[in-house]
Amino acid sequence: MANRADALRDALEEEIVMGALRPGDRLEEPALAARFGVSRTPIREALLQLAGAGLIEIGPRRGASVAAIGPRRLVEMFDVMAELEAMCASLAARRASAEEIAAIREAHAACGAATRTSLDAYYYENEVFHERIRTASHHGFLIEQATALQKRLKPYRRLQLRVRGRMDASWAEHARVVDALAAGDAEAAAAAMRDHVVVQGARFTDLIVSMEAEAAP
Amino acid sequence: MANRADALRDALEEEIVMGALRPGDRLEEPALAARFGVSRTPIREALLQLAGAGLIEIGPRRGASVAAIGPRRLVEMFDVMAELEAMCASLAARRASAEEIAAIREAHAACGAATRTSLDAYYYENEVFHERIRTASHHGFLIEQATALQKRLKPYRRLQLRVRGRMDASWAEHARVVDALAAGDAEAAAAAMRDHVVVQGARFTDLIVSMEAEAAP
DNA sequence: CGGCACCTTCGTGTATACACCGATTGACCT
DNA sequence: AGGTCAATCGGTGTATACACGAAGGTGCCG
Repeated sequence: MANRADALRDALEEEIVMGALRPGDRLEEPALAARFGVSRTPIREALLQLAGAGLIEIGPRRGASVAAIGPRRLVEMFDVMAELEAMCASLAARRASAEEIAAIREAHAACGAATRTSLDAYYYENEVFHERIRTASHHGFLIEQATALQKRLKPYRRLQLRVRGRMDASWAEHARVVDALAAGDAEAAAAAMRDHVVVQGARFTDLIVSMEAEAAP
Repeated sequence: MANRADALRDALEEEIVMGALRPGDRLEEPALAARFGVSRTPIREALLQLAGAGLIEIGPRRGASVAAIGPRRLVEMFDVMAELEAMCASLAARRASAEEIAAIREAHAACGAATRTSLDAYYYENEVFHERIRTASHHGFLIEQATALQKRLKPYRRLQLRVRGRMDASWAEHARVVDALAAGDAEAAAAAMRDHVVVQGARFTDLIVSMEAEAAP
């Protein structure tokens, strides 16, 4: 739609997703307008779009602030994400072409290499891995929904990886998904992906601790 | 957020969902502003929110129009809806209280009565039935997502019921869901709900025909 | 008579101005 | 001195004004 409003939306989205703007931060229209050198109007439109995507929250007469997600809600969001990604995996197991399987294998290998590099490297390669599986589902609407939800969860996924050993565990879980996809086993692929994404058991506690550690300073 | 913009959003949403505004209809800001007796500003905000919810589409320099969903995309949306509702049913099978099960049974009975009344009556009672199952899932975020998607599909669900015999078939499918819920069988509940919502086989063709019949005049 | 070009008009995109509401701060009263 | 009330200020919500671009209609030319 609007040229400027769209650009602003993308810019703000980037800042939120990448963590430059942290959950709870207030977004005041005059300040943003001055910062980007535009009037308040396109700022407001950008904010409304971000609110529609769930990245920020707008209260009546209280302005906008980056969506702050409580622990319970966060776990619920990962629940739904797990189901959507499981659906992607299930479809991909049946629909993926040989090239797509190869691309997924490649991304998996890159993840493996990244486990010996840095957390940030793994974070990035992990994104690629998941995205390729989603693409291989050949399900346009599902891809849209999963991608949208993934954006909202992006800041928190990085958090999850900080737990010691989580990166290696994550890579091992990926391996199970890859095997199931290669075997064309939709059920197994879905189950492996669901288990990989969902936050339960010990990982629930880990997440809570990470969130509190993040919120402290 | 905005008092007026919010009210306008609800009003327009109502008109879209209820079919007063049909897919493809253009929404011109000056016309809407005149009709509601407000300026263009809150109209624009309402439109942006509706676009965020996926109910309308906004093109660059082309204004807004009610989202026109093609057959393929529509089927995909029902696919995802089926998965979300299946998840609701699965959770409800494990979490629903005795009162909630009773409420679902009651809604099911109301649906049965409505099959002998009218299509519109069944349509309404069907909504109640599904909503109560969603509520019984006790999963806030899932409920939100499912409800949002259901709004987008509302106009087309009514379409589906027009197929001869679909109403009775739908009620029979509901019965399977209710039985599984009452038995606390999460797997069976999910499967029954998924089969109920998804559009496949003969129902795919039925939907296409209904859409073409609707688009003709 | 038909096609093309130009002009007019309408609609969107952005900026600016104004009104209302809430919050915060200072002063006054107890 | 502490609490409360009021006033001011900052920020959102709405309206209006203006500019750009697109689409459609009309007139002219082939």
